[in-house]
Amino acid sequence: MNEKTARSRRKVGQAVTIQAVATQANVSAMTVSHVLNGTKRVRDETRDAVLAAVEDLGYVPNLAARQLASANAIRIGIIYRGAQNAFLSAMLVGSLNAAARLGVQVLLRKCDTFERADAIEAAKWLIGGGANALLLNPPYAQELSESGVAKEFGIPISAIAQGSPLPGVDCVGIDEAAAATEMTEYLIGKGHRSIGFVTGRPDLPAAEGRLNGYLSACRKHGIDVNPEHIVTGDFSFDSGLAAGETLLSRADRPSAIFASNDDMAAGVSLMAHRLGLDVPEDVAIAGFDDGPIAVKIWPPLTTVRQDVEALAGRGVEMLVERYRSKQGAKSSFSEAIKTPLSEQTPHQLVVRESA
Amino acid sequence: MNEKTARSRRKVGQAVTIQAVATQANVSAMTVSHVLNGTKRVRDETRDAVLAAVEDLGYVPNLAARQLASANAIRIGIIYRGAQNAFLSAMLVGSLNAAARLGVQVLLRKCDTFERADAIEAAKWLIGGGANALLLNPPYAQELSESGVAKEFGIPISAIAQGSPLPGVDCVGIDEAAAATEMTEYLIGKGHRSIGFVTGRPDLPAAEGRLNGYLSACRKHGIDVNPEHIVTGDFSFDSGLAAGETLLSRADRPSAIFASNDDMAAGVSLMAHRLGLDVPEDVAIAGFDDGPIAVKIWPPLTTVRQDVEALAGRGVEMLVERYRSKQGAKSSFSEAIKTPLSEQTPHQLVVRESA
DNA sequence: TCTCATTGGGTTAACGCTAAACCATCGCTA
DNA sequence: TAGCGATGGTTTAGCGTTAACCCAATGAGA
Repeated sequence: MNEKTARSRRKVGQAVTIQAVATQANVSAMTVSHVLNGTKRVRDETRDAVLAAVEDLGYVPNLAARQLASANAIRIGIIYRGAQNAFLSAMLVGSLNAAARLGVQVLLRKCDTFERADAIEAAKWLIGGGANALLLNPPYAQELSESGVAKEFGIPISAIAQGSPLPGVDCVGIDEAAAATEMTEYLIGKGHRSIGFVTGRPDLPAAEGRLNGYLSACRKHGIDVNPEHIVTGDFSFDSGLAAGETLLSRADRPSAIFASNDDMAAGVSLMAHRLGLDVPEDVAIAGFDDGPIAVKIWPPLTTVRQDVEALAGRGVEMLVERYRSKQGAKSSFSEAIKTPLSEQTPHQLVVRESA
Repeated sequence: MNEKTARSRRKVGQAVTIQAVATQANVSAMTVSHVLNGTKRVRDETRDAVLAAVEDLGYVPNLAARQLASANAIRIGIIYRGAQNAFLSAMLVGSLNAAARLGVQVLLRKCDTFERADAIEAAKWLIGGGANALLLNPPYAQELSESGVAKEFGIPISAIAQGSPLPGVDCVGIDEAAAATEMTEYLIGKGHRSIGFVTGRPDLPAAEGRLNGYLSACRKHGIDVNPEHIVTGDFSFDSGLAAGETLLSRADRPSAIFASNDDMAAGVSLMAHRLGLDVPEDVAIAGFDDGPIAVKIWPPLTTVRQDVEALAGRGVEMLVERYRSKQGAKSSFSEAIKTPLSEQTPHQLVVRESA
């Protein structure tokens, strides 16, 4: 009468097990395990069947069981700043999903500032708490790498949206320069010949990449860049406001302004309004990131979208790969990481009404 | 065949196991378990022997094993919408931290819309995937509760920032009405006697609470509310823009506008600029939520902050409490949840330049 | 033709713990 | 004296995964 009781005396866990996936995919549990962990070569056909079953059943590995069986659980530490932040939510969602799929744990640690010392402290706290891999976003990856402590830790580190390779750290991000070039060319295509640029924090490679992309696009199209049309910002709304004022109150006001992120673009846009200029009629504005603010100002921003969720997911995967590969090599991580990976994910131009 | 190889193919865990303790105390492993968990009466003599052995060997229970065996692994499902969202990041951070502390798992599931059917599907997917508790934010909690499926699931559900109790669901949130009253009184204190209000989605209790708070403050201070000064919004930036136009183009334009969230307040603020009005000189504006946008517009918004991170953490705790208390009661959850908890966390008035 | 290595799987036995059933023993009642 | 319910403990059977080994088919080389 009751299948469940007939099956065993123990309470039946509701969760989808690896066995269920195996049955559905018509393979053994071990094969599923191999597919999920990449621990062995599997025929593409079989792999697809397994992955389809995983997707279909919504399988999530049981962390406790995995930990118990494998004795070397991977715990990924993430340092985050502040709580209310769209980038962070995407990063968390992406890494959590990947972590669930790969059966690894995620530890979080808040860091209130961007200071190097605080970043180091946060990293140490995470490691002390059992983290044996780190997933970082700018500028933490850079701080840790430059200060040399990253090497000391001897654990794999992945950086997302970093913008440029970092010694001893695996990176995933978009091609910042290419994206910036694309946006600049879009503006040029719209007939703009005088394009102002607002940089990000100059010490961040991502900011540098965007600037370079802008410059190379101008060069390519034979546009002379007036150095005074390049204003230094720091990615904040306020710096965008200031940059907007600088650029828009000039006699030779540019007909378009490309800001290195959306927050600054929003600042420029607001300043344009204040100065009685119409966007995009009098001045076109472009941003970068496609954050939530892009559609919460008027006119909505033309910007570049990067898939942070995918980025974070890939970052987690890289960490896990790095970790598993160590087993065979038997060498310490610091050895392996001498040749860090650097991958790029696609970006997208999002055209809205501001340009 | 070969006993030795058969016996120890696996890596030998260094850790002290319950078995070692049992041997040393000359009892069975179960007895040790009983002593440690208080799951059964044990003679004092035996208990002392066990505890001595535990002490002696420095035994620490393996959490993974315990979780696996006790099958009461709590897996909390969270339904989220979109990826780039500040509320979400705070919710994730809060719940993840609590989950790590309490040793429970978290599962995520994306839901692209706010439709009831999609919410139900997402919930079912989570439960199918092993979730045995749900942490929800508006409007999902409401959709699930009203559609009656929440009861069907028979698992504990917590709602955060819901704004009002929901049958069969535990709630944590701020006192929406009190917060709105406070903000309204702040505006009244600033000398405003004609205060416009932009509501949120009327079907959400949180929106209702905020409206009620506004109304009661006006009543309390003997201010006649012109019904036409209350405009219905839906929490979106666009609806704020529209509401702003409606209110600000009136002959008897209010001297202050209180919008039910920051996005709408941003819309009102922008419309004020467009109509050539100065904020806060010509019209004061107040928002609600203290989201990132609050400081990414000019002037920055006076608003109400709720600690979403704490909210989510508390939500997870409630779930765990609910879960553990079931053990004793032996009753199903649907029984226990007939008297849902409803807690309130503090909020904060954040005064900036918009009012 | 017969090795022998490679590929793509499957089997089995843990990992450390506990739920549930089981089994003595010991009063105590009827 | 049989019966019976506590009391104090043990046995058994997993929980869901993976490590380590095994095996059948395939194909290349001798």
